[in-house]
Amino acid sequence: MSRWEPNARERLVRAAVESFLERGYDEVTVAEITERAGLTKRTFFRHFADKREVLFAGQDILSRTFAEAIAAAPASATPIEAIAAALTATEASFGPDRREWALKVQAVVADHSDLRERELLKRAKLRAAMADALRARGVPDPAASLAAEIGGLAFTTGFARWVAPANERGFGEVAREALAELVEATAKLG
Amino acid sequence: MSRWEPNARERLVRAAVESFLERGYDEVTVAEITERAGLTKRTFFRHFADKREVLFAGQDILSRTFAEAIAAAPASATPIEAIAAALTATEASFGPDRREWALKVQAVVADHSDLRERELLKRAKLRAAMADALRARGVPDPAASLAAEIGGLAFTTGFARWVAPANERGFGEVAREALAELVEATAKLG
DNA sequence: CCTGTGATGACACCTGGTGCCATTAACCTA
DNA sequence: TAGGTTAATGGCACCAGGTGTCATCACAGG
Repeated sequence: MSRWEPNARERLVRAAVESFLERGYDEVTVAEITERAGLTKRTFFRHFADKREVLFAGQDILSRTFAEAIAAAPASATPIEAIAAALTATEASFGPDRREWALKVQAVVADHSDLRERELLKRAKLRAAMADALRARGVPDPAASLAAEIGGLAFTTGFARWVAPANERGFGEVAREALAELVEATAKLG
Repeated sequence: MSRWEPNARERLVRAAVESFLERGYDEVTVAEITERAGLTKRTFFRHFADKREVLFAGQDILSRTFAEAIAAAPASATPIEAIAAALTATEASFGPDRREWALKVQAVVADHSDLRERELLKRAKLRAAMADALRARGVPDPAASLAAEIGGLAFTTGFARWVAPANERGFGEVAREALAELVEATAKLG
């Protein structure tokens, strides 16, 4: 137990997203977020490197999940199969309970260019993690990089479909579906 | 003719890159750059949206070149062939004279995370431009997105090889080579 | 009881970035 | 030639993000 209110980080995230939804990302100052969370500006920047990061908490865990799942795939699995396994492994991070929250965060990110830029960085790190994990399996370049790009595209497409209003299916399902479509499209390029 | 020293924008870019090379990106303030260029801070931000942008001048032209070349490719060209044509079209923007300058800029960008993040944004815009141009040709998704990803990877790889110390070949050549390798690797994924 | 440790508060400070208005030289028009 | 317009710049005040530094406080362990 600690002497302060616990979960400072989580309180900051919630306070931030709620404030952003109410008044827009750059109408809200860090000082206002911390006031709402019962903390101070200095503490905010101890938990997050900058104002944008508060909207991307947990992305590192996602990258690790991907990398571990790719490493754990059977030795006989092709690069695409390893990526499919990784998409399945992230199912746990995208339960139905998280969908509403993801929608809120996505709404904030979508209408501010600084945040979209940061999102690109996170996606790039995800692709890099995939490519590294594939290379560790013995997949040579450029196949590893290429597979990681396809995996990133499948993830992005899958995520978009998962948070889409009408969707009822799980993330793993839609993401694997997107991956399959990409693999099929591969044949029509050349 | 204008009443002030001409080429303000170019002077700012040169002053910025030289300063960054000498003392590092975040040891140099915008005020110092503008002083070196004989201008003021306020003018800097009229030419560039933020401090990072000064290192990415001309990226929009590159995206347009790509889009136009893809649009101008013969109707019979496959998506990959259209992208190969676009890589060839950018040859003019990457003459031997530009290589030394590109090396300097790349050196600055490479060792600062904010700048690498901005570079990702530029690459993403390039991919988006390619995907849009392909869709305008009637290439359906996800093939258009996939081809754009491959094109982006070919561009990145080609650029890296072009600026590499030992390289003597032109950008178009190494980029098309990278593209060919990617297409070949496509077969080994599934 | 004492000391170390980790998370926070408090405060000063710098710089990136913007809004607003003044200035200046060229250009246009009468 | 005089006067108004326009485009690029200068000057300045101001805000907010981000950092360095030191103080504080509660708990753990000896």
